[in-house]
Amino acid sequence: MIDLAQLRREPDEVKAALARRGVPASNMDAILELDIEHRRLLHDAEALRAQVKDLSRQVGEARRAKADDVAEELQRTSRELGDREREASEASDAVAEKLRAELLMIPNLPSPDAPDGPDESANVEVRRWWLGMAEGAPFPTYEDYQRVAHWECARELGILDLESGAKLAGSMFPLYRGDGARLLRALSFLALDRHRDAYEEIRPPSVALTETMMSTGHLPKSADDMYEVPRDDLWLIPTAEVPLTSMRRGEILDESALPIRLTALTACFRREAGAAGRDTRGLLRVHEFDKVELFAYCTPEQAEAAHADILARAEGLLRELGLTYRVLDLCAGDLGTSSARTIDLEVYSPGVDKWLEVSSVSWFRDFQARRANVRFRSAQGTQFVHTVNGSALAWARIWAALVETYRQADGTVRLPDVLAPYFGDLTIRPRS
RNA sequence: GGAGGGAUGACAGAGCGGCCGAAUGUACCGGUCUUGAAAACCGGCGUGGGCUUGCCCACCGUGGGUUCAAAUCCCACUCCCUCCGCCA
Repeated sequence: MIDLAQLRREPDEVKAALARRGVPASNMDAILELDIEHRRLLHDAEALRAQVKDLSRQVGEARRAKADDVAEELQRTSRELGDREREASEASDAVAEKLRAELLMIPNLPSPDAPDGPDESANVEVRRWWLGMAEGAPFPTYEDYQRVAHWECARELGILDLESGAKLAGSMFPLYRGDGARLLRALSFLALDRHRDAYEEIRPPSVALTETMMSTGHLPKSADDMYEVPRDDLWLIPTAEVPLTSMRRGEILDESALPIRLTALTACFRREAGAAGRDTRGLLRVHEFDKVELFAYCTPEQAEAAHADILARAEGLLRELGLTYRVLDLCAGDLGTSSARTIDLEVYSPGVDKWLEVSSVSWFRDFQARRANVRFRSAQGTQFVHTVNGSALAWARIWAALVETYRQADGTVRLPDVLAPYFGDLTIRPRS
């Protein structure tokens, strides 16, 4: 949620920032009007309330002084005022609710550092990396046997069974078999071990309450993109960001405890509403995938370094896996609702000849913390924390890129050495 | 799923219709004393909102209700503890 006080204080700056992501200034004006209306009504209600309280005090005094007739009279007056107060409060509450609803629909202010642009076409490619680049090797060329889509070569090897997944849960719910399932597990273990030095491992619930989804900004805006369990007021988490951000909901943290850095391996569920038909084959876009998430609560001063650390760790894993990737700085128009700045990592997958998004490293400033009400105490008083997070990494697409990149001429897959401690024999052969 | 007990400030814990935004202790911050520290003593010490910046309003798990007046009474719900049932 954006800061209403900031909108009041510097409306033009806020409008200008939000215009960069296509939010019309009229939305802000509507909010400012509601705010003025709300404060007027609130003031009326509070003045009446103060009178009722004062009269009630006098009733108590009169009763103790045995002046019952005086008390009766005071009660009558107070009862009338009470009725008016109730009306005034209801009017004020109604406006407050409208105001909050409007405010919840407003996305975060983009960071001044985020590039300009209306949509993904304007994202800025910051750099590319490939194996051997530091030693002067050119951008890799790929052999014909690497130009086979993962859904084909994986089926040959018997490590991916999309038909069975579809039978169980519908299309876009993949089922991994044998070494395919083991590879997924190896990747998660590798990542969690790499982050152990600084990030506490969390295994959160895979579902979250509506209230929890609100605090991360996924509701009300992204309701159609999530799976819902209405009977129990639960939603399947689209990312571990949801439980991690809400873990300290409503708390005031000690400044000395920051940054609090957390990592979690969870399944992630996405309905991908409206995405049908677009790059949906194989593992390109699925309803459920495993992901290791990195997350930090920090002070505003720590945020930049925390963001950089998560990005470095995500990139570090890609390099260890020897996968070609590029780094994109998302333009203002392509930022997620809650984000002020996002760096995406995309892996090049030769079999499908596409760049696949495998990580999104975001800085939310205090946008999520304001909704989730996570603060810290400092010398300057109590203030909202900043949150940052990023995937390191999302495995379905990494899995696809690995299988395609490391496919050998004979159809087997020779995995990178870094996986040896987790996978053993690094060659995936057809099951006999 | 059934029965009982509970939820109050950073923590512990009192209050159980009006003088309660809330005793007391601990922790924390400032001061006195001290070479320094500890102890002792003194003072301070929740969060948010409104405006006429001195006051007002809200918050005692959550939501409703009763009342002139609710932390306190009533109802529903959530969570925690104990016991019973069921169950990886």
